[in-house]
Amino acid sequence: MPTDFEKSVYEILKKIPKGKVITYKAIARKLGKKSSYRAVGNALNKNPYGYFAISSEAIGNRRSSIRGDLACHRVIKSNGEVGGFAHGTKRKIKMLEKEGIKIEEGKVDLKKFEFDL
DNA sequence: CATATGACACTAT
DNA sequence: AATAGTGCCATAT
Repeated sequence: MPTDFEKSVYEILKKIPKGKVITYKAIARKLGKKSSYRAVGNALNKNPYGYFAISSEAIGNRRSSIRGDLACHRVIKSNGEVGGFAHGTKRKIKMLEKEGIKIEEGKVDLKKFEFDL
């Protein structure tokens, strides 16, 4: 069972559009808990949705047993590095690139790809 | 209640 | 630029 904190994290994640990313720190800030960025990562790591549940558009895809539309792979570190991923960082990178997000020197240009602010 | 853990962030080297 | 140490916070045990 997801805790309230975890659910609040997932709710914010639903708002991130394809082609954009958000940082763990920004999510924490949006929750009004600017220092909980680390806990945000924990919540995502335990997320009950599969990594393939990348977006609403993926619903219907034969490979996905969609249970939601959380784009967990769109959450990266505040310094632009991709960060971790429960199903492999390599996979996370591929998914991001597939959405048009460029990763150079292992980093994403937040100026260009960060959603909101 | 006390410790340990980790998809992080910052600062100081 | 790269590394190491410190701080943080929700959960698990």
